[in-house]
Amino acid sequence: MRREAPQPSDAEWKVLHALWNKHPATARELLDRLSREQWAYTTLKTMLTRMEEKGLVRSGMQGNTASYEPAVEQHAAERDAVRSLLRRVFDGAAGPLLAHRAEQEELSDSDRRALRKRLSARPRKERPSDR
Amino acid sequence: MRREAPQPSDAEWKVLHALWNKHPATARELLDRLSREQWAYTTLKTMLTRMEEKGLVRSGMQGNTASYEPAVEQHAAERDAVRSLLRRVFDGAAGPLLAHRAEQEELSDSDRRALRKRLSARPRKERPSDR
DNA sequence: CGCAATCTCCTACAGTTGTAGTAGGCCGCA
DNA sequence: TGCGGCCTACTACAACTGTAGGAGATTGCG
Repeated sequence: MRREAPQPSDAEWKVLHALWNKHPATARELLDRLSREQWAYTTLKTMLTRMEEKGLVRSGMQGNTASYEPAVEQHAAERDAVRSLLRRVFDGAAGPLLAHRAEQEELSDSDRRALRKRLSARPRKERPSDR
Repeated sequence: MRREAPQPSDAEWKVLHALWNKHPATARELLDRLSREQWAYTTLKTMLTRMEEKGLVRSGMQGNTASYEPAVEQHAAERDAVRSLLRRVFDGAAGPLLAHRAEQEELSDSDRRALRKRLSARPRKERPSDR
């Protein structure tokens, strides 16, 4: 399975979200979608360049303008991020993390329902291709 | 309520874990506990100094040797870390994170049981002091 | 007492991240 | 055909991180 791209930084996550949302997209378009960030155009371009070097996005020239698209799948990136948190903060134990969430107020009723359902479905433990 | 200390870096989490485990502790003791990291003594000292500046640990001189103890509560630090992940990766939605975990193999049966229990107990809790 | 082992404090340095400016190329319109 | 705009490429720079070496103070041991 593909070597995972390095963890995106904070700002990179924002760009990725904007890209996953709709792609391909030009830097200008992304800048709009990310207008709340108040980034200079060149700031975004710099990030896109670095992200491409890291393998987080891909780009192609359309005339004299580059258009970008994500090079990592959202679900996979999220999974990696959660794993990495788990490792660094909880030393890999999933239980505590869930407890943290479950004990907070952030869960909606539907979240609860969905989760409950998932928990009952005995998970076929398989992810041999991982790591 | 207290201004939260900044997010610990990767290496800082390791130090914190070692400290939470047992404290106060000297740099030398910590170095032992963290022997798997293969850090030079001064490396650890540098980190401890920076961590103290950031308010992650506190220190006091014991003769000519500093002894350290955590300045942040473990549970709170974990909570902040999870929140921060939630914000950056899932834009604050708790559901997806839980789903990620629940769909993976990392949960033990007891984790599942515990979680299920928590879910049923509608938590009407309060955390008014939180931001 | 004198030395080796320890400590602390300060300095260094490369890589990453956030942020952005400048220079020079291209393109459509007056 | 020249100009205003927009685009790309390159450069800059400070803060934070990971890592560690050197100088000088201390101290227990022989």
